[in-house]
Amino acid sequence: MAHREFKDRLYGEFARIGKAVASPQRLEFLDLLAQREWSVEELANETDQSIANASAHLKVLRTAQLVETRRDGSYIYYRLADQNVVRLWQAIRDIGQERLAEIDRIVDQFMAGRDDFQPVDAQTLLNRLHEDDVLLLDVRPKAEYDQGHLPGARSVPIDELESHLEELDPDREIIAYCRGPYCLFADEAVELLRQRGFQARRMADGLPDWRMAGLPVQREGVNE
Amino acid sequence: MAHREFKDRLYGEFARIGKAVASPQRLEFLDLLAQREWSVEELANETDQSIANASAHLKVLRTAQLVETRRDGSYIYYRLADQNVVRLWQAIRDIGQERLAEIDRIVDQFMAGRDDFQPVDAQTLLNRLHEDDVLLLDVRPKAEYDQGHLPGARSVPIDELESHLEELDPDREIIAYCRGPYCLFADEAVELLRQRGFQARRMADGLPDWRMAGLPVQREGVNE
DNA sequence: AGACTATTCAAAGGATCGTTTGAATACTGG
DNA sequence: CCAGTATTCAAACGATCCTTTGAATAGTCT
Repeated sequence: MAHREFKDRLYGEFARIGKAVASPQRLEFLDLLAQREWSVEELANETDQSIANASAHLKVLRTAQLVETRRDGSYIYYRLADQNVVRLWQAIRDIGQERLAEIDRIVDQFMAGRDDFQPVDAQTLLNRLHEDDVLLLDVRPKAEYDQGHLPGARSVPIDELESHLEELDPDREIIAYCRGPYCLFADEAVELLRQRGFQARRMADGLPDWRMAGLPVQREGVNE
Repeated sequence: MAHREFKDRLYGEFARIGKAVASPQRLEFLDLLAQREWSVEELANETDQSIANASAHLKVLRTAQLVETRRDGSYIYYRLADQNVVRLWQAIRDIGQERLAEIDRIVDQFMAGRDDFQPVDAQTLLNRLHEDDVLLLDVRPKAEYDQGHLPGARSVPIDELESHLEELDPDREIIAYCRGPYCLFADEAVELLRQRGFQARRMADGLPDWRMAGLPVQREGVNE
């Protein structure tokens, strides 16, 4: 085969990106980084690993150019380098969801009764946003809401949901969303809300998917 | 962090897909499998590796459910399991192209003068297909053409191009395409054609990208 | 059924990766 | 300039991955 050196070097470079997504820890980072920027320490805490180890994984992601950094005060914040990285993570997620039976089993075990939550897809939801009968709840931590959220969504982090129940209009259907299709916050929110007599469902995906679909994202009152 | 077991198992599963794309050899396989189905032996020959080794890599791809097999006679043919696998490969390719400086360098070295070939993108080409002033040349091996090609394209494998030059209309602009943006066949075709006085350019991407864009693909005279 | 052959398996080596530990670095903020 | 701290580095270990080799398997075809 001619041009072998060209191909070896070329595919070798692309494989650096493949290697970057070849670890559970790094994929979890990407999922989190799709929500907002995080410091090394925050990521280490959120994912239960040592700071040195988190730093090593981040280095791999940075070498493959999937993430970028900026310094603010004494913290270094990591963010995705590109919306294409979300595309990459979505492609992996979609293949896994569609083809890996083991993922079904895990979801059945830990997101029991998920189908009862009648997940709403983004497009359907967009159409209903103009009607005024639906209340959108962003149940992610506040820091993620602040970096961008669905238009008109209200931030009620899952931990604070119980103490804000009386502020919610019981006549409007509530749709909760969080980080993505495998984020448990929305499931927990729907479960709690239904127990207390609300009509509630979850959105199928999360904010990054909404954004990738080209739908409008709100941030500090300004539309993107 | 609660739900750690859920996340570990879930991201662990997704990482199997990541691991599958973490090797240059397997990425090259995916690029080839996006063109047509191949037997183990064909893939091993095309990529200059031993059959046992190719078989081992294919096993990884199959375990991650990126490829499927069928038997025909005494050969086992591997094919992509899903169009989503092309999406995955495209996402990796796009990130690499946009962000890895080393890839630029490799392309400059081995695809010298590429920009002179004035690559045409798919959408532009689609519009010109209806006019009759352009001749589309599929310079991939015949077997790949047979599994699907651009509407109206003529198959002239790069090895046979020289001996078919006199059959080509010198008054029509020729657009050559092959496997993808990093496939050298189209570059070689354009170079040869221009030397012989033809007006020639290459298409920027390959057939799989054309198909993924939702554009029509022809196969054995039937449109897809 | 038996010869043939494409593919897979098993074992073994060398290389690479993941994690931990403790120290070094680099920047901040006063 | 100095103290403090978030982050990175270096070394070392075990685990995993890649490749080769030779044998085993599982089908086909006569």
